[in-house]
Amino acid sequence: MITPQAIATYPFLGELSPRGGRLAAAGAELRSVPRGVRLLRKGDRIRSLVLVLSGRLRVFTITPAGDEVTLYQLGPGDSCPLVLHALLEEKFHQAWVETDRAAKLLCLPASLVRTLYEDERAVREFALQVLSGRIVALMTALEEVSLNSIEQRLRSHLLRAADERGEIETTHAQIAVALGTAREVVSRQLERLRAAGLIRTGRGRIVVLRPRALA
Amino acid sequence: MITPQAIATYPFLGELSPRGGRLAAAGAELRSVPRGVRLLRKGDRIRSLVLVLSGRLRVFTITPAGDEVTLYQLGPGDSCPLVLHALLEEKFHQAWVETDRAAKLLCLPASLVRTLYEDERAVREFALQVLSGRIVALMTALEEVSLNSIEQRLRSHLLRAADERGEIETTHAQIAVALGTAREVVSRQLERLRAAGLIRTGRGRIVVLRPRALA
DNA sequence: CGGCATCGGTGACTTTGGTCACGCTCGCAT
DNA sequence: ATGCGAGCGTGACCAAAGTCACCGATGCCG
Repeated sequence: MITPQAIATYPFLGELSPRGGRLAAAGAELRSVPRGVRLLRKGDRIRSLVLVLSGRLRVFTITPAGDEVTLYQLGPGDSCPLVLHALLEEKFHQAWVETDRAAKLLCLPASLVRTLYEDERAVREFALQVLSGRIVALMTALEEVSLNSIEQRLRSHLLRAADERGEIETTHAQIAVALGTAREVVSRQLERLRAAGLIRTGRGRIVVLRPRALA
Repeated sequence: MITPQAIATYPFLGELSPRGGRLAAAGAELRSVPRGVRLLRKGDRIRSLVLVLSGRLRVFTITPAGDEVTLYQLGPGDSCPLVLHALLEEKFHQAWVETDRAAKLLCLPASLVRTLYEDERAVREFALQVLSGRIVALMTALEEVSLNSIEQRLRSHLLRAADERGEIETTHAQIAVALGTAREVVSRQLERLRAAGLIRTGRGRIVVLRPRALA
């Protein structure tokens, strides 16, 4: 089912031909997923294209040694370029994906996406924009990792992770994993930010008080 | 002029419609560029799509502080996804590009590329593959930077930079810039690799002796 | 209420890699 | 030959951040 909400988030769904629209409506599946669920593993064969209607996904890799690197996050309107890559080239998926917050997802089966990609200009446009847009995000991440100190990276992580009210439900350990560092380091840095009055901390909870100053 | 060499390197050039082929042949320009030339700067408006026939380009960003980060390299058959992004979305270019070795380039003017992109299926396919393929490369780079020690990054840099005979014409300082570190660090690491018998060093020159062991 | 797991704070130490300050040597031009 | 600049080698030092060990606080659940 293609809801108005879905079209609002992914305009290309509304630009399909009548036939394409019917196909999409018939094949699409709406899923509600709680937080912390692992949706894809490295090496999985992609079975459907995931569109994010609400919530957020985190895309990351895990090394042989068990360290994680967050590659990027996907919010409403985004789509995973890796999934597209895997779908269109029929390769295996190269990273892990899990829900960062509870999320509503619209899943389009792989075969359907391939058909639509061939026939529908709007889908091709969408694919192109997903891919080229994500490249910019990846570059930014690369720049950030290789140039910035842990403190700066933590700051931008907090800003990204905060909801509208500046609140974040997470533990120090989770942040450490996302940044690829150790919990103690995160704790110490948070303590410094707290002392500077930029955030408030609590068990499993951080509140960003002065987002501008944090940036 | 579209040479057979160009078609061999970029098959899509041979798959154009007769009309598209004529347009491309009329608009394409062949350039030979020596090593170390800066082709694009951040913020430039893209004037043409660059296809690499031989040699290699390096794509990187520079921070306000003057540090560089190498994003990726482009060899024959590759094309710059950022350029494509900028071209198709009519944005500004987000990174610097310079020749890593002397290179032969085929340049297609921006307006031509946009026309071909609309009309030619082969060009759309090419664009998609450039973008999705490069995403994988960027992810690998991100993983490498955030997980590996300088020594490991240096090792893979040497492997990538070496020609068929394992030779590299570069200075320690250049490597340092490419890896975003200091010359002294590179010198020390190279000394260790040399002591281990993996490479031979000379003024402005490094020879990879045992590529397998280096990896 | 008591037990227990999760979460977070802290001090001490190590490692990595960046910085500073030299000084040497090779190749080239005058 | 002399001088000079680019490239390289090296030791001493410093700062950031990862590691280890440990403990206290919190909250949940039987």
